[in-house]
Amino acid sequence: MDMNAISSALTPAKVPAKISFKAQMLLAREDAIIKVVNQLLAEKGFEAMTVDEVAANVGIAKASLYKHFPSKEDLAAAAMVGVMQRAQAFLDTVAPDASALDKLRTVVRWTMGLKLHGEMPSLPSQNSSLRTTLMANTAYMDGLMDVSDRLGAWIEQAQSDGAINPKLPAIAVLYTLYARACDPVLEFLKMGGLHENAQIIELVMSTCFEGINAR
Amino acid sequence: MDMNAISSALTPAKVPAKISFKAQMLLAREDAIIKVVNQLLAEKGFEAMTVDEVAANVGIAKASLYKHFPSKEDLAAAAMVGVMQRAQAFLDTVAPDASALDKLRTVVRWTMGLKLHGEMPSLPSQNSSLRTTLMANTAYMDGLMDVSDRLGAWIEQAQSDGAINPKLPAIAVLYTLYARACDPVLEFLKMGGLHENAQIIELVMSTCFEGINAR
DNA sequence: GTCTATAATCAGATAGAC
DNA sequence: GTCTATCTGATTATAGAC
Repeated sequence: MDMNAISSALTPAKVPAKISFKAQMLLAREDAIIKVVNQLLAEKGFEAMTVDEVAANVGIAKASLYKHFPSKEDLAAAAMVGVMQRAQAFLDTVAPDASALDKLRTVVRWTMGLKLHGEMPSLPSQNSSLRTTLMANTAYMDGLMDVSDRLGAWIEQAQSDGAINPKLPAIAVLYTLYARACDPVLEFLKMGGLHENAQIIELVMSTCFEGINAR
Repeated sequence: MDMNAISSALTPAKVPAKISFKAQMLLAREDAIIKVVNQLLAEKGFEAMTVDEVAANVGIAKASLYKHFPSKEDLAAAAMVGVMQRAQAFLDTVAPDASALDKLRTVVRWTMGLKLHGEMPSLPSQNSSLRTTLMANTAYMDGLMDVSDRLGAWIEQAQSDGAINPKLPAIAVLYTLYARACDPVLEFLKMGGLHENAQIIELVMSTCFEGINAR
């Protein structure tokens, strides 16, 4: 089957058709892989997820998987890059006219929604092999830094607005917000079955921003 | 070496010396095992901890370990029983005249201190084999329920005192407090190296009770 | 690039002597 | 109960044909 002839007929001549078409197939396949990895990471975590499982869910052989990603760690890293890209895209959509505090609230709500919908990968916070791979992944690190910079700017703005406690170091606030994306309270409340997802999110939003003390 | 003769000479006759002595040795050995398990669980988590490691750190053969505990899960469960016992003992020492809110604050501070000192086992919140073992362990479950009941009573008291937000379900408050014992914010701030343990604890105490909003 | 089949390794658990 | 030596199974990773 001459894919080159087909794609040549459909593609402007100045774009190298063959390469573009194959690259598209490659990326589509890799997107499918990452989607499965993302879901399994959210469901079971890094260690419990097996490469056999990933291959089976994608519907390809394990050896083929290793042609795309050289290790299990790289699979997880690719999923995290995807999450960072989604986060960056979401930050772009946050209403620019809202207050800094509202922007932050919007983002935290979004991350908790992802978590409750099983789309937030949960990595062990202290796996050294995975950490090494992640820190060596420039796409991930660049994304993380970009997200952190933008959130950090909003945090400082909210502090000078008098909306966020200025006595808290901005970095502590940032970590506190990040931690909502993997907060076990979300799963526990969900397991309890007494609350809808939307209620759970508002409860944790309240404890996060207003605290548990009465006001 | 006739341990029986030695212990007979040192022990009142009406107490079955041989059994008592052997039982003491057994318990002492098991305490040593649990201590190592506790430390490794705090350091690396359940999945990263290996039974070989436990045996090596205790200084006994792995087969001997399995004479005391039938599985890796039971090792972790024993460590958690120990934590529950420590928690119960600590609850007994909390000043009974303090306000319910102050009691809760004291307990949360204590758990975060344990975590920062590497004495708080960190279990994956969703490992099914471990969960099953834990839920089947009556010593653990009884301890957990006792602790939860006592904290729950303080939470409700604090709410009727007007100290804790009465709109929050008590169970959500309980989970929120429990979650401080495994809060990744603690490790991240510690890794940053900018704050002392005591400062880190007060920061997280503040975000937990007062929230990140300005007051 | 995809597959089947297989290596290589590691970790939980056990056998059997003492 | 403790040890050495071993089993068993699961899992990451690769070889080699197509």
